[in-house]
Amino acid sequence: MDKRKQIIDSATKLFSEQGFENTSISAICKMANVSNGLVFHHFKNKNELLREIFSSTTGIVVKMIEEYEEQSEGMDPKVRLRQHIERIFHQMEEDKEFFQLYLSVMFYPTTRLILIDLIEERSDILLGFAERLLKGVHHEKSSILKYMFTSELDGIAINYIYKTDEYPLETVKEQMIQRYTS
Amino acid sequence: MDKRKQIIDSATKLFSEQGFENTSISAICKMANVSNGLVFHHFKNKNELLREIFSSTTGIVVKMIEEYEEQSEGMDPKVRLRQHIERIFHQMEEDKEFFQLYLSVMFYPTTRLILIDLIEERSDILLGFAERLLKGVHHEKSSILKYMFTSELDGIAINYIYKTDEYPLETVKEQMIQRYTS
Amino acid sequence: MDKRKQIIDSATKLFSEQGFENTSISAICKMANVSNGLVFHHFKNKNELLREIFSSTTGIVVKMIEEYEEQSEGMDPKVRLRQHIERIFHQMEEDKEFFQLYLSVMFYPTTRLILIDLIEERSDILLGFAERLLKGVHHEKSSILKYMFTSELDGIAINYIYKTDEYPLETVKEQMIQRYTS
Amino acid sequence: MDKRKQIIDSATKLFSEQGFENTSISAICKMANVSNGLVFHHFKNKNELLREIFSSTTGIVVKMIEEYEEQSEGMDPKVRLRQHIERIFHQMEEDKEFFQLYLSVMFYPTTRLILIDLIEERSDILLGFAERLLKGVHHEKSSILKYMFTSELDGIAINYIYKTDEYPLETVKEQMIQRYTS
DNA sequence: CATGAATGAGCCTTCATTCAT
DNA sequence: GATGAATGAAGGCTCATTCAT
Repeated sequence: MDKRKQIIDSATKLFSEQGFENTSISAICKMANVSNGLVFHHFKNKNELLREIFSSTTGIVVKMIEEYEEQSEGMDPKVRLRQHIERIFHQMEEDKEFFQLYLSVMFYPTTRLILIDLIEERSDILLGFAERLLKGVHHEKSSILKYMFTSELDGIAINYIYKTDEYPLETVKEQMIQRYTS
Repeated sequence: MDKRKQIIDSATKLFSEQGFENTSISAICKMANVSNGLVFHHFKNKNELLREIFSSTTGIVVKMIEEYEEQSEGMDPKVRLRQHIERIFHQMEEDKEFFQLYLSVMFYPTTRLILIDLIEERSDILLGFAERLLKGVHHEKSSILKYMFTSELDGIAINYIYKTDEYPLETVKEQMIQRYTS
Repeated sequence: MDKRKQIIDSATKLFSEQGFENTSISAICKMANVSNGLVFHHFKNKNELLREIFSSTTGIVVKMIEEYEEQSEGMDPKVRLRQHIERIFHQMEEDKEFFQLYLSVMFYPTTRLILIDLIEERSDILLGFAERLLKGVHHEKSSILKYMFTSELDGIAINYIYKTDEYPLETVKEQMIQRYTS
Repeated sequence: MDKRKQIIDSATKLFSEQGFENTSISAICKMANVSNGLVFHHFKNKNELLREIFSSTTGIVVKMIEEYEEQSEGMDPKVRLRQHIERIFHQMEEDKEFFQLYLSVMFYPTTRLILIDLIEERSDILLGFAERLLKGVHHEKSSILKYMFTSELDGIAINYIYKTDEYPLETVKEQMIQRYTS
């Protein structure tokens, strides 16, 4: 019924599967059962559609972080860190589509340019969150470790998302937990 | 004078700067001072041009690895590992263009598909090399650590390439060395 | 408050500034602070909107002529002619928007076609008026002079409208008065 | 054979008949028996195609003027002026298409903008020529009369081009000759 | 009267690719 | 080897118009 949402859903799916540049407006509309013109009624242009999608996922991420930080207040820092890592890995498996979009769009020159402000905003949020998490366990070192931590997660996500299937996600997760909580 | 090489050079530069999908044959030819038709005289099509570029860089990587393994034979494993890490980080700074192409092409759905066999080939080579390097220090654990090691490098490269300014590459390098050699 | 009038005013302004073909219904509605659909509630289509605008300005012109002829009855023919020329030149300066619309719409193939009956109607009226004015001074010659007189005014208007800065409107006016009243 | 020329010819015809804005690239190509893409191989874009057409007609005009001035050197100024007027009126009848394009494009807001520099260039040339012609007969007054003279011609052309057919071109011509040569 | 979601045709332009020279 | 004219499909986007509310 809500055609705007249908457009967003189809676009999200196709962008993540085929990449932004390789997804035509027509393809999105065909999948969403919607006329071509409607996209431009709801979104200024294709770039803006991408930005809206990206930005709304940032919203979700932020909300998740806030909820988690509230609910885990006062918890043992190590346990918190472990829990967080486990959540992320869990999400990688659940929301593959989301991660795929995120990665393909972040590391492709033109889409990165389109989203640059949103990407930086999100990066800052994630780095900040990582630092707060790590501070409880690693104290001053957290200001440098946050970079390693997030880079590592990006690297793992990318390799996992695209790896045919032999990628040992579970074992890698254990290693990461051990590495950061001991 | 070698027009074939000029085409490859221009294509490499443009692919890495703007991405494969956003680089037209015309743009490449203009930069290479070459007629449009010539590209199709030397390469079957645009995809094949990309494959050739990607595969030739793999050749370079393989050669580097072979030379290094030969020359570092009998060396203390920890020193070797440290040296290797340092070389990679050094390269990240030197050959940004190369890394950028590599990343944008690896993690974008359509280009990944075009290159899938070459990507897997190269991944295997790099994983194998990482395993050999790590084995001297971490023994049996190397078969799992190789995944973390390469993922980590991917993640760091990606974050460094796209965030030059603030990314603390030097400190991250030290952390990595410490992490894997102690 | 009268949205119909707002539409007409915005359309008039935009048509004259950017031309009919380059003015979208949306642009008109945005300027008029009115929804897109409303235009089609008040006017059958875009063409009809143009026709209504054009034809209403003809109405104004006719009324002006009638008033003028009534009020100047019995006046010295030469004085009348001079007065009339002065009025037209005055209007050119005052109602630039009106003239611009009139010219751009008259002499552009498609819009001319849309308005052809209205244009001919107005032309006849203006030619008739010119003839009556000229008859008092030039007698039989007026039936040919009316063509020159109106063509001349069109030519001057066109050159003045589009070249404001340097066009010596005042001097040209004097020349015209002299030419036709002596 | 020469497809570039075919494009120009078709475009000229269609632009003048239907107006620039109402002529699609496809229509031009269909008439020229040429693929759509070819237009953009030869011209940067639709605007540039128009500019090229307009500018080449200016070239023709300039050449005609130069030839005429050379060949009529030393001639009696009045005869020269008469001859010139006759030539212009002759052309109006011969090259209706050319005049129609010229007028529709000059006095339509957007096309005028596209061509503004070329239009001004041509205007200056024509004004200059008119002044030189008039100087022989009207001396100092020529600097103001040139404006009237060109405006008048514009006005006549416009009315003649679009007039259903009852426009008394021949008589108007005689009037003009008389007006400026006596 | 008034809104704005929705349509679908059409437009300008880009681009990989082919081919005669 | 090398050129560049030529093709035709496809893409993003605009826009007049309709219609349910």
